[in-house]
Amino acid sequence: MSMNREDESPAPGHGPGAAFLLAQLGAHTAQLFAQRIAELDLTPAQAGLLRLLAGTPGRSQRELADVLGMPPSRFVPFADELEERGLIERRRNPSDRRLYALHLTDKGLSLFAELRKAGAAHEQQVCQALSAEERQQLIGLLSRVAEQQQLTPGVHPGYRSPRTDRPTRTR
Amino acid sequence: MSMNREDESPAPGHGPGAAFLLAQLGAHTAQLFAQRIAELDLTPAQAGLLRLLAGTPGRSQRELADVLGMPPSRFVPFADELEERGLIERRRNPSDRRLYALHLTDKGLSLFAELRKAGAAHEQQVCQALSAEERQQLIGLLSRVAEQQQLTPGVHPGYRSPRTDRPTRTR
DNA sequence: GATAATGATTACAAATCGGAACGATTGTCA
DNA sequence: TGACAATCGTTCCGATTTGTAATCATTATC
Repeated sequence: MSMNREDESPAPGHGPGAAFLLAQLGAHTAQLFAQRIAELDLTPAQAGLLRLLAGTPGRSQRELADVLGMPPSRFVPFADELEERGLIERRRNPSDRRLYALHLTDKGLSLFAELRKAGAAHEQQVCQALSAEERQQLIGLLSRVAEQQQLTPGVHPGYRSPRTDRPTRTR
Repeated sequence: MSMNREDESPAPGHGPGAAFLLAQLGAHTAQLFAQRIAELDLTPAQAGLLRLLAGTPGRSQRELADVLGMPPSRFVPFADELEERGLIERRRNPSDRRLYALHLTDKGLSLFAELRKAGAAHEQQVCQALSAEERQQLIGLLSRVAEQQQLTPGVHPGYRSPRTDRPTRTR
């Protein structure tokens, strides 16, 4: 199914409910982030993989595809592009030659550093309206909701497919 | 199912930033809502249209497609299905016979009532972790962020990257 | 009254999706 | 040991979804 645009309805009160605001702001936030990292020639999905590898290197493709929520058949070309760009590396696992161990290259690591800067700027852009304490307050509330909803920290279920623009093999 | 993917990076601190939490919870919230209204045989986009028509009847297709963020060419079959199901109605505009005026049928209106119930239950499901005051507090913070970000109340941008963020890949 | 502009629609090509099949490797178990 | 099942990465493929462009009718412009 394709999840798209409009969402929930207002709460019993008059204004929009928290659920709607969350969906609305979530989409907006993701969109801003996508635009920002487009300057680094990265899609949110690609950024996610870099971040995963920066945190836990050496994971298998199957594992990563699982976390990212994409079928292995789609993960392959997805990783291919990043490998061609010299950002990640496929290393054979000596103990089990079936699986690859994915790692960031030096180039990938330095791009990840850029990514963190972009993330910090993004955070600030989104939270402009709030003071430092209010931002912490918001983070606290959101964290509790996220925990109660059993969301894995650092991973989120997908929005819609980004512009995974393939090198467009026109011949 | 839809696609999953990582997003933004953590804030300067250690835990996740507000931006990431917003994106994560936004996606999760939208997903829950989609599941819930699937029982009514509705997608989020369809629910959005019903809600738009309930609030402001008689809008033209072009206008609605614009708000929903889809090209007119996709809006046509989209509206077709809802019309075939007897939920909406295309009425000719006497003053300008180029455009249609879309309205909810009685059946559409009663389904919209169900939709509101689902929305209320959804709100409660999402906010389980919070007390009544905390929920209000959260709504207050989110509303301020939404306003500062100039988000149109009651409408949220689709989960799709805008045309302008295309990562101008080498050809 | 000719021409441009607009709304709804159709046509169409390109991109994307995920499932199924495949070879290579490893685990199981008798 | 030897058969057989399971797993990982990959390719293949059809089905779906996407947006752009052309089309038709109507209305605005001047």
